[in-house]
Amino acid sequence: MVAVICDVTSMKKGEDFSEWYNEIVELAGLTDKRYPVKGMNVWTPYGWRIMRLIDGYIRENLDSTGHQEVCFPLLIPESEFSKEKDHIKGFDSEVFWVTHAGLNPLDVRLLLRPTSETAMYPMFSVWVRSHADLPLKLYQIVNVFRYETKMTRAFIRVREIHFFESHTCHADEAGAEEQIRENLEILERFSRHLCLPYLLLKRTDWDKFPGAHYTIGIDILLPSGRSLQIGSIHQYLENFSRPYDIRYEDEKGDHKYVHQTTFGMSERLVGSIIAVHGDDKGIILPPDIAPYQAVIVPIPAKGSLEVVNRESEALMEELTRAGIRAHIDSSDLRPGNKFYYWELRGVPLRLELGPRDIEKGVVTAARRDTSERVQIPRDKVAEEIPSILDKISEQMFQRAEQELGKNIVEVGSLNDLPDKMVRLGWCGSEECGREIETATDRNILGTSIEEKDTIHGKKCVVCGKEPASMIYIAKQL
RNA sequence: GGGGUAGUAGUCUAGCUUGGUCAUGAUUCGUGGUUCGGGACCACGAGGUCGUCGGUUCAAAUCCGACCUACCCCA
Repeated sequence: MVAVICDVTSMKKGEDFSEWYNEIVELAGLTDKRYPVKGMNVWTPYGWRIMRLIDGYIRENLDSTGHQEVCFPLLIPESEFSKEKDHIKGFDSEVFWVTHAGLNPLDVRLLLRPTSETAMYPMFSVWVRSHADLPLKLYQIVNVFRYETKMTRAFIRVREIHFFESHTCHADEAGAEEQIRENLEILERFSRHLCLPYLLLKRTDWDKFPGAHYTIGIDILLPSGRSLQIGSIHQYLENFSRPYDIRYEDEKGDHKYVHQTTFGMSERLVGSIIAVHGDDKGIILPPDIAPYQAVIVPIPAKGSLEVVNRESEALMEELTRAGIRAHIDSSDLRPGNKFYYWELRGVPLRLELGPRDIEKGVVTAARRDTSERVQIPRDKVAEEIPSILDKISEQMFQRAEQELGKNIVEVGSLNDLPDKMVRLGWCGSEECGREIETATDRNILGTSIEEKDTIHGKKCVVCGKEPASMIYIAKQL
């Protein structure tokens, strides 16, 4: 693929986030939106590489906690899909149907999975026989299909969604609850690699996943002040195991329904990283998921062409040996042009190597996140660069965390709400909840499960009663 | 769900009002050369089903209709 030269000065993240985002996903080489089906974009090599690195951390975290990867078929028969009433009600307006095979209509229509409960659970019913089969902890990384009617947006609202979903079965509710705690630990570790701080908010009953007993939403905040759900964790209890007949025989010989959980996150993670970390120059990639962690830009000059090339190759080799994903940009462009190009694509560290560096025995390193430039002694490169990458990762996370904190405010009434996420008291009744949503034109995201928000001395913003909890509301993207 | 605007080379764009002549320019791409510490320059060359399908007409990028796609506004 050829280099994209572009006028980066036109992109102002602060002025028009939406426009900036649309432009940058393509300019940075993450996706091609020209595919002629609405909401279905092409993952271009650079973007797909990022997604695969993210998937790698998912696999690492799930494998190491006793999950096993599977891959279920894409098509689900209508008869299986319709077994859980709430679930089908929640999804049937947005599924794609396969109604024909060749020229003939199908007797039983097939649907493209919008999520895989109804594909997996008929098999779980066969696989789970005894308490020795539990817990059953499976996951898959696949694409799911949802017919979005609203305006689509790369990575954030698409009709073909790349995501992972873990599905677990347990002997009882306590086992399922334990799984949810483990999921939260996995999420915590995982988010560090992505430098992506998040909120855990337990959804209201009327906003939970179709078929779930409860849902924990994993939300982030976009620069526009809107919230974005990047994943969710669900407690199903026996809501699916009953209709799908997933039972086991316990030690006493009794037959019991399993308790189930799911945990899923999608390609919205890519969108979130772009949105949270990007700037007017382009995207900024967390080192752990950057296809290239360092890019070497040789600065040739008349007479020193060969030395510079030789030194660049040597540096490249050394970095690779040190376990760093490095790349030499030996294209025919001038150095300044390469700087802009790699900044657009978010490479965490740029290493400049020219006659002056070679003479002094150094490499000039420029950080993408802070624009800071330092000289690293040539013989210390292999030990210093990994620690600089670690520092970048750490600081990217911290900056994002501070930004998130600054954009959550507590209020005592519904008047003059700022364009931020808002925390307020709520008595817990659906009536007051709906009133809050209507009056503010925002969604209730739920109650925080992380911190113990103090409710002492607070009131429900609608009815004035003692609040049952503090809730978070925002305009949802 | 309701309404609106747009679609011309890989990208951006002129032309459309008032149908007809070589579809404009920049960028990009290719070749050769001079260059290279923040977007180089010169020379030559390449690139188009004017979104798709249909209609009106002697004649359609231009007028009409439907569809597709993108974007905007409202619920």
